[in-house]
Amino acid sequence: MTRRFWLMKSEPNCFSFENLMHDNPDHTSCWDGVRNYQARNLLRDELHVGDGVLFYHSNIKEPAIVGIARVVRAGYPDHTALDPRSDHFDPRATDTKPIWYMVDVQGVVPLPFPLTRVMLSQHPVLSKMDVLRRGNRLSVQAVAEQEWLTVSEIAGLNREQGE
DNA sequence: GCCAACGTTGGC
DNA sequence: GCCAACGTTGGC
Repeated sequence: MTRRFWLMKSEPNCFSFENLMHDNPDHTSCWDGVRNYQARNLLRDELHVGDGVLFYHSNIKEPAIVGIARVVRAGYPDHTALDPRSDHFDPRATDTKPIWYMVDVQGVVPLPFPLTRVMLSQHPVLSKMDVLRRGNRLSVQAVAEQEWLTVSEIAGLNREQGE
């Protein structure tokens, strides 16, 4: 299986890259609460251990890619859908038909500076990224290898961090 | 199956 | 705060 690359959006007021790096053992957290079928399908079927993740902060003054992460556990049922006390509870979900899935993500390294939407949109390669498309609300989206490499380069990541 | 109404996302 | 874009719901 070739390695693939993804961008995952999060509202930093809710869960930031800093939260991932500092509030979790081994910088690793489950990515729960996704309640969109298209994103669910990606989480369940397409994200694999070792895939690269661009961590994007949305819904703030300067939305930006702020860090690098990786998938450390492939899709498995999102148990928060079964928990009536959870904000993400879904009464339709059951043990045998969980409906919703999540992955585990591990923070690798913050970017040396936030790669803002403005910077992305001004870049010859990155201006084509899905995340810039007007009206795109998908919280998990594919990133082209060339885009990944370009971000790595801009961020000055070494080989180990980029991998 | 159509589609209007509604709620949410998220940039600006 | 505004509002466009989108996904979901539910009446018919």
